[in-house]
Amino acid sequence: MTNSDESAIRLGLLLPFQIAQLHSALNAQAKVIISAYGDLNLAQWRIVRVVALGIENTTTPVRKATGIDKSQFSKMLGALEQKGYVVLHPYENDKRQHVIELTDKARKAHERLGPVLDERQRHLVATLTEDELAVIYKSIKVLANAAQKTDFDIPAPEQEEE
Amino acid sequence: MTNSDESAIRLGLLLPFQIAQLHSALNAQAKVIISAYGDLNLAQWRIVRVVALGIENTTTPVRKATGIDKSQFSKMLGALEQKGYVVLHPYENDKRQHVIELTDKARKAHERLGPVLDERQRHLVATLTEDELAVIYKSIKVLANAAQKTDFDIPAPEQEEE
DNA sequence: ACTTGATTGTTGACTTTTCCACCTTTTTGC
DNA sequence: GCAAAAAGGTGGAAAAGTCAACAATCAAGT
Repeated sequence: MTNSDESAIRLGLLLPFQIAQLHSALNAQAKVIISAYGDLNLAQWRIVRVVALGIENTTTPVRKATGIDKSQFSKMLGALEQKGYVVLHPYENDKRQHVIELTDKARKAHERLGPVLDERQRHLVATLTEDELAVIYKSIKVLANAAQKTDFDIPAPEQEEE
Repeated sequence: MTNSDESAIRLGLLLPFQIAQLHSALNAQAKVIISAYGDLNLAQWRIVRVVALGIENTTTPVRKATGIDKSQFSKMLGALEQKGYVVLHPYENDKRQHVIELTDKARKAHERLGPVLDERQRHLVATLTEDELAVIYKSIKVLANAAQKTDFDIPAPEQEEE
């Protein structure tokens, strides 16, 4: 961080890197908080939260809302069931899916943890203004979109197409 | 994304989540680009880059500049050495550390990949204004800092100290 | 109704990442 | 100087994530 000749370029270069760092820090923070409350990991907690908030309660929508890979989602859901956090019922409208029902255990966990995470969120955004937050949300969208492109002009040493 | 009653809260709640998603997208993008050029992964590339740019060349500073966990750093460095990208020399000032020297192979890889990643960066920030970028950088710093706090008021159910 | 193609979820192998306990070197306090 | 403490590095184990194949289900067109 000492020598900074081409600061503009360097800053540009560091954007994904800084986001990675930020993500890592946020992740670690969430992990500490969540694991202090029980035996759920991040992914499992997200599933519980989405259902507890009444956003979704069937597998595919929950999976998409949480952004978890379907393979891992299946495993996490299995773990949640085994630990007694959820009960899975058949879903009549689509028999491939399941309806996820939270148990008391899950609801209690959510009631305890929810407020703590809410406070964490408040703490996170506390020093940002609404305008800044708006910029951030917009930028995240834009960047996520720009991150889709993978075919930059590649001199292609020995690369073949798929 | 459909039902959005308490949008403000929900948005606040989703910040770490959205950052996680963005990070995931950026990561995937970088992975595709980098792996199209050779056998380096992200972490390894970052090490090479930091050294190639002349920012640092001893282990601990490089590790901190790249933000890689020390355990993984050790393994990545070992891999780099084995693949012939770096040569490790003893560091006289502190014999726990090493001096990292790049080989021609690493320098060539950096010369080829650098420009492509530069273009990627330009592509990423292309749709953002300078003001927005400034807000982003500032916010990342602020958020990363806020992410350090892990001791939120925890009612501590049946948690014991270790 | 039947068939084809697309979704969804599950599973198991595999890779990658993260965590942790240990060892060496360096630094600090006496 | 020497012992204790701190920091760096290493390697193994565990967790998380990825990938590909498969079975069940649904949607659509014939």
